[in-house]
Amino acid sequence: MARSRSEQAAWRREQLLDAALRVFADKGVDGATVKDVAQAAGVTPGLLYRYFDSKEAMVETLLSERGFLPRLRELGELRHDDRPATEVLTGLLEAFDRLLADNAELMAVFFSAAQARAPLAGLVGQGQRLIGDFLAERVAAGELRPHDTATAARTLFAAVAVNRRLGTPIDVSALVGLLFPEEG
Amino acid sequence: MARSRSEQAAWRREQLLDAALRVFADKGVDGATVKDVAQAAGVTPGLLYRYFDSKEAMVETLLSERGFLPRLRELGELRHDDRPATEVLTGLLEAFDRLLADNAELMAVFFSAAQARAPLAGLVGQGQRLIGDFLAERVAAGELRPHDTATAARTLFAAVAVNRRLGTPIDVSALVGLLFPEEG
Amino acid sequence: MARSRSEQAAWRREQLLDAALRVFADKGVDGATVKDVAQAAGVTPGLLYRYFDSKEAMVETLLSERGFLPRLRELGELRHDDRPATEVLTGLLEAFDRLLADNAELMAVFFSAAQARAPLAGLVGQGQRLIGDFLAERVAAGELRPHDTATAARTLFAAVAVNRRLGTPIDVSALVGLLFPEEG
Amino acid sequence: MARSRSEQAAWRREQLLDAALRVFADKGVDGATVKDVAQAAGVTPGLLYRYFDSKEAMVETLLSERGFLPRLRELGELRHDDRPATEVLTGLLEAFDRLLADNAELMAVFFSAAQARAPLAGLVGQGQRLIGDFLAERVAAGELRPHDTATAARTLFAAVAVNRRLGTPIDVSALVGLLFPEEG
DNA sequence: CATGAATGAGAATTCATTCAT
DNA sequence: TATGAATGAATTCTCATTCAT
Repeated sequence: MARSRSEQAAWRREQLLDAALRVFADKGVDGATVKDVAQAAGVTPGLLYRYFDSKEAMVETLLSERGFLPRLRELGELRHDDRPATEVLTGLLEAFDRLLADNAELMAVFFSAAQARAPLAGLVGQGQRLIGDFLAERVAAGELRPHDTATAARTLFAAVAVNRRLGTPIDVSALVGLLFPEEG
Repeated sequence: MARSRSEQAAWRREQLLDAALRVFADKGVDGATVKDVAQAAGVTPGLLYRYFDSKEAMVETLLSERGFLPRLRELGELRHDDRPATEVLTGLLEAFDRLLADNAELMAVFFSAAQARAPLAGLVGQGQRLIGDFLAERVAAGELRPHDTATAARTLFAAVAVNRRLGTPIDVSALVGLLFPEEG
Repeated sequence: MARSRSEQAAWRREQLLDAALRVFADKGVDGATVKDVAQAAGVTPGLLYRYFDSKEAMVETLLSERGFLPRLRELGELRHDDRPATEVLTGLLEAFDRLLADNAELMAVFFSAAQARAPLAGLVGQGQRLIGDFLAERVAAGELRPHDTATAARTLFAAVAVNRRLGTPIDVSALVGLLFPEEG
Repeated sequence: MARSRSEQAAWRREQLLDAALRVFADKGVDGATVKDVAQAAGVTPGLLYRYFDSKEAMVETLLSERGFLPRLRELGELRHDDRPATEVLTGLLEAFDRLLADNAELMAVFFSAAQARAPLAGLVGQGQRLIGDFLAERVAAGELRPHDTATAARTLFAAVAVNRRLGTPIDVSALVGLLFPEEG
């Protein structure tokens, strides 16, 4: 059952990224040492440099390859639906909440790495736009009452994100019911 | 205009904390060096150790002496009012938003320092409780429609905080109008 | 002629201890810097920390691994003999003198390191006991005149040790002849 | 009862030397900081530099001004006596032992300071000569049996010094009785 | 592929010393 | 005289990175 050369290499690369993600999330990028990552992966520090150019390159790789912007975009494509707006919205927010939960460690890296600020803002912007567009659509369709859809999107998104980050996840149905009581 | 010895010492201490706050917010606690702080303060690194035992002690001092929990609590005491609920709520949230804006750098330290997680959670909890209590009061008084006041508080608080943190402050009136359209 | 990895590591460790012993003996433990030791060993200071946890750990290692108490104890076992007492005594003291000569640098460390005081006292006590027991034995056997064997042991031991330490080694035969003129 | 200017200065100088002696003996010259000395004297570090040029100068001053070579020399002058040799010898050694006891701290400095080696050797040499001369005199006078007076002097001196230094002072009468049993 | 010895740059911290007050 | 703020040079120690094996 020997892995082929390139399979082995790919596997090792992922294993190192896994370890890095865990360690960076735990100690912060600056607080973690290359040795910490190597130990977490069960290898020696030198090996990391066969797979990555530098510690910083590891962070960048994590941010680009493990970023969940792609999965966030996928969510956006599922929104055209004939189900009631509040139902779709609840589904969207729940999926988003799950996405954050699944990527808690990556979020921690986003928050700790100085260079990670920009991607984070991009992520949030993307999420807000997604939800904002959906709300505007359904307002236009007369299904939702007219309201400040941009502010609503930012609010919904923030409520889910902050509480997930703080380890106190919010009840999404209650949240949607709060903003759109009539439609519940 | 010579400062007395003890005045000078107190002034220098504050100056060093100012510099530390700026630098830590900019580079993260781990990313910033003692030399960075000293340079920002225009002194040599050794001097920091006349005023603080260690770099870590500087962080702790910032968190305890410059924390804004006290100011947050003051806000809570202003809430009993005969003005309409939405007006009071808007005022509260705006004051809170301003508080965060005034302490943007400290917030950054809160987010970067590992040891700062707990205080941050406390801060958020405090803010949510403050707003939740107010909403419950006004619902009980029949002024606001019955709703999930805890979720509402978490939502309002999160919306203000996240957007301030991301540098995209939210329009508080619009936010309040979103949750309480009828009362506007 | 390449050394294997682990051979090289063991060799390097000893080499570093050698260098440390020389440097500590020369400048005193507090007076010597880690850089001094590294330079004496022809390596960079960082390397020392692959082999020892701290400068203090180096001193402790020297004291425990290079201590000559074991060799002193061996001497004690050689004393049961059918040769004349003064001959055996001379042999013992000469062996002891050689031991001190061989370990002059370690002695210097013993004298300079604060934490080394206790082991030093132990060493001296051990040597005095060794000689005292031997003298008592031979007095009991009627070979040596009755005398204060404990004081004699302390005296002989001190005479050898002090003069070796001061770089003016004493003539052991003359020393023994001084205390036991009749038996010569 | 105010002290005059120069009296005050002289007093302070001595006080600082006292403190330095205590601290250096305790922690070793290298291990003690100027701040340590200042604290022990109840003043601030800056003041030391009004009285001494440097930390090293303090050590040198201690060694030269507080050295007990002068008192040792005085002992030498008391030796011409018409009392029996062993009695005089016992008196001399006891005086010497007391001298060492009185100057235990200075001895510690002698042993710890690198630069202090030479004075120490001088001190020992002086003591040995003193006793050696006395012994030779009394041998010449036919009072003591002919023997290796130089070795005897070194032995007597070493026995007293080492045991005093180790905190296990020797019984001087027993010591003299050991070398000159017939004369006791 | 994998190791771990070795380096060099720099981190936090200490401390003798100076100097304005 | 005495203080203590301030400095600058070291000191101990860490760590990302390289490289021979």
